[in-house]
Amino acid sequence: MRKAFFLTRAEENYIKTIFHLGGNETQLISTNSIAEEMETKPSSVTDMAKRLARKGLVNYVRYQGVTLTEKGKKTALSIVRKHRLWEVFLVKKLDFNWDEVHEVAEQLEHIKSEKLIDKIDELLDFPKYDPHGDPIPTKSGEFQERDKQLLSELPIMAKGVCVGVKDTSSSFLQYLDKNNIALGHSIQILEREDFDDSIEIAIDGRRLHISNQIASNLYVKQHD
Amino acid sequence: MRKAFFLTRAEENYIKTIFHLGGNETQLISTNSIAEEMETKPSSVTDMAKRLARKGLVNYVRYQGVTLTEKGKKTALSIVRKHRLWEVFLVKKLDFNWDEVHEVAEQLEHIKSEKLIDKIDELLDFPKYDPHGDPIPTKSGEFQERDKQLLSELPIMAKGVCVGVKDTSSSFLQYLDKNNIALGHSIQILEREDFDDSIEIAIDGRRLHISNQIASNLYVKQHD
DNA sequence: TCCTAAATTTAGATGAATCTAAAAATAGTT
DNA sequence: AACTATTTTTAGATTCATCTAAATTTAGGA
Ligand SMILES: [Mn+2]
Ligand SMILES: [Mn+2]
Ligand SMILES: [Mn+2]
Ligand SMILES: [Mn+2]
Repeated sequence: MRKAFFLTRAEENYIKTIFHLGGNETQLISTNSIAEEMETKPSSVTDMAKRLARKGLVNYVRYQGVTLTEKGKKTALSIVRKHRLWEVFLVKKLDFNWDEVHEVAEQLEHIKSEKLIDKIDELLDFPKYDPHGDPIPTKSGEFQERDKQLLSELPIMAKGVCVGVKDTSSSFLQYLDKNNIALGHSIQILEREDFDDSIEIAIDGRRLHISNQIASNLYVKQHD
Repeated sequence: MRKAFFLTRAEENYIKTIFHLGGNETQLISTNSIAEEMETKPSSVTDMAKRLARKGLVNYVRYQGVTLTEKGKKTALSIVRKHRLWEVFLVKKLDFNWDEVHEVAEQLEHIKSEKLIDKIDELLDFPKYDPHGDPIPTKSGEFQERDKQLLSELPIMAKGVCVGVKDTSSSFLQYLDKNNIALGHSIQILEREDFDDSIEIAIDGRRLHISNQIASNLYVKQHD
């Protein structure tokens, strides 16, 4: 019998990063891009790429980059699932604000207990999205990106419901809080300023003027 | 300004073990006893003892052993607090049985977020004891052992309420479940067999015969 | 095709956490 | 006081995860 399969915390973090960079597709993810994303050095990434390849989690082509294997994808989805479920737990059950959950979820996602995460899922009534609007993979690994677009790309007078954020930094989320913009709110674009692409929107019966930088970090789903 | 104080998982586990072995008292705890408790080698303990001493968490006397410093005690209490609160959480909120919480709590106790554990405490309504009857230190570090004694040491005909377990192994806890013995139940000793120190008890209106091995792993608080 | 800049890997070092084997210290016993 | 068994420490090795500096490969012009 072969030794029980387990991953270190570092290995899990690499797998997750490769997944977020698109390593679940066909394209190879470069060591440099992984290093940048993880704030580490390319030489460290090379090292880890070899280790992950040896464990059968990535396909590694020297000087080219890596992609996730099927096993790697499954692993990535499981970690993403845990991360997002914990974020929901923190917000719904412990009254954390959506701008303070990420750091803690980064730790909690590495807790090894299938029963634990399934019970958390149940306690939360099997949520489909995390506090930032990102989809939560199911236990069996199904995962579907929501159909959405950036508010900045919505045509004039079109309406959409706010479904997610691209930037999840504290400062951005706090800006949204301060201006009473939250997921689920309906937004209509009233005018667009040619000079700086800032827009005037109607939200909650209020009118609000927001910069392009804000609008290009808010996801909406268009409706009529 | 000095570098932010943080402990690795291994360091936290050593501190906790030294605490459980009585290192909060005056007596020195030997490297051997720590190694045995942690299922590691004495030479590894020596190494760690030096590191912990350098960080000001233990007093280390070569060839003699270690005790916890004030800082070490505070750290130990904080870890024990987290461990026991998580155990309560798993039992009360996620329907874990009391025999399956320890392993998971061993992981959860290392999550670094003061807010998280305070919110869990609040969610549980500030419990005083964990599922095995062990006291939970307060946020400020107050900690008091409950006044209790082993069932095996209770005199004949005396009554006591079951308040804790000494052995927390799955097999022991499952034995108690099977025989419907749980914390809070009242127990009276009816007779004691001289030959093997087994005892006949009354619990819940039932009569039950239990071995000395069982009786010397159950804590009761005597009452009249 | 050749050259060069950028990306990537290799080589060698470090610290944490562990181990084994050997040396040293301690404690109990004649 | 000397011997010996036990405990403890030291020395040296290993694995993981990281780094820096140097070497190598790739890719995009000229
Ligand atoms: Mn997050
Ligand atoms: Mn999120
Ligand atoms: Mn426990
Ligand atoms: Mn316990």
